[in-house]
Amino acid sequence: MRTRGAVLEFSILGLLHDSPLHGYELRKRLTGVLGPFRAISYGSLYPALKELQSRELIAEAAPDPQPVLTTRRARIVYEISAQGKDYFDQLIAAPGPDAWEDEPFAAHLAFFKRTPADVRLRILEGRRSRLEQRLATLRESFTRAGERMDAYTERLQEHGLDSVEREVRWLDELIDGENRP
Amino acid sequence: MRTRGAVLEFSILGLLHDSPLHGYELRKRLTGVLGPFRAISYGSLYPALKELQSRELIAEAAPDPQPVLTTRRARIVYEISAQGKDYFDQLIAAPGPDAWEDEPFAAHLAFFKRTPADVRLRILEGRRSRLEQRLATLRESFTRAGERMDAYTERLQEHGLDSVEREVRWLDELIDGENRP
DNA sequence: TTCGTCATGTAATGGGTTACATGATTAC
DNA sequence: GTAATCATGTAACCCATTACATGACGAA
Repeated sequence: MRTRGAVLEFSILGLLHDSPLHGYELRKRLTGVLGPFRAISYGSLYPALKELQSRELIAEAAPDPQPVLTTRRARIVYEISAQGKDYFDQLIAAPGPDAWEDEPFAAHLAFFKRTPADVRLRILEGRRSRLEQRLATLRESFTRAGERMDAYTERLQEHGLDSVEREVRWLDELIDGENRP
Repeated sequence: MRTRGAVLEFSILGLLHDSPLHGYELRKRLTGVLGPFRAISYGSLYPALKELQSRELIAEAAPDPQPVLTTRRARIVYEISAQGKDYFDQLIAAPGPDAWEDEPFAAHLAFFKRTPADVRLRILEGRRSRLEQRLATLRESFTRAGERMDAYTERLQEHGLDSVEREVRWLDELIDGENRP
């Protein structure tokens, strides 16, 4: 039980880096980071928080001294620790080899403002070549299986190709923006 | 251990409905059905075949009487059974409530040629309203969190919105094609 | 008084991947 | 002879979800 959801951990640390939060609120913010279609469940979130705490990367914040006059159920507010900050800065500066995949990429992008400029560019270009690779695969399967492909499958593949091409163009704009600020 | 990967099963049955195949070849075709980014692993495929066999929805085909002159390692060719065909026809005619999700939708589309016209339309329109729902969520999160969104996140959300809008238009074309053949 | 939302948590389950094991055949 | 591809399979693990349990508060 070494690593528990690398992307999830990364995102939690990134959000707590900004401000202390309790689980319920954290979940809403995570939805913003990971995209609205990949809302994390509490069954994932709370255990993840427990584990980060046990590794002393986050800690329970001191309970509010003057309770905001009947807060609902006792909330557990977590804040990032010094080690946690170090660890996050380390992660953000040295993206893993999977940083080009869909979800890790989205998570990295969410914290781009705090990412060193050179790393930003490396991530964007890594993502770009990942997409080029997909395009190659798609185009190949297009020509290879072109004979026995029915009309519906063909439309689907066309649309897939189109989407990836558009993402490449979108990336190019971002890369362009990095190169001349 | 009742159901083992509904989408995977559905796709296997659909492919074997066309012609008997062995696992290795099946995997390649599955990549075509589920999309090139979601290649199934053998660790999923072979157990799934075993289970379909145990439920007598597929069966090992009789070994080639005149072996094609040194076929490689003994291949196990599976063919769909009568029950298997019935089951598949049932699945294809009564799509589940998750048929609008990304992967089930792709799988259904792959076998659209053999899907009754009214069911085709229902699936396409179900998918469409699923996407509209996503658009609503996206637009809402756009306006709600608009203040504290940095430039990078904003670009990402814009691109996401754009992609979904394009898929809706693509679907509209398909629906249009269904309505006047 | 009942419903919606806030709030935290656990156990069971699901649906896959990775790594490993095995081995034949073809192309260089 | 050695690398790539064909071919099948298992065990260990991973990362998440669902369903459940618990409970308080505000609004209709």
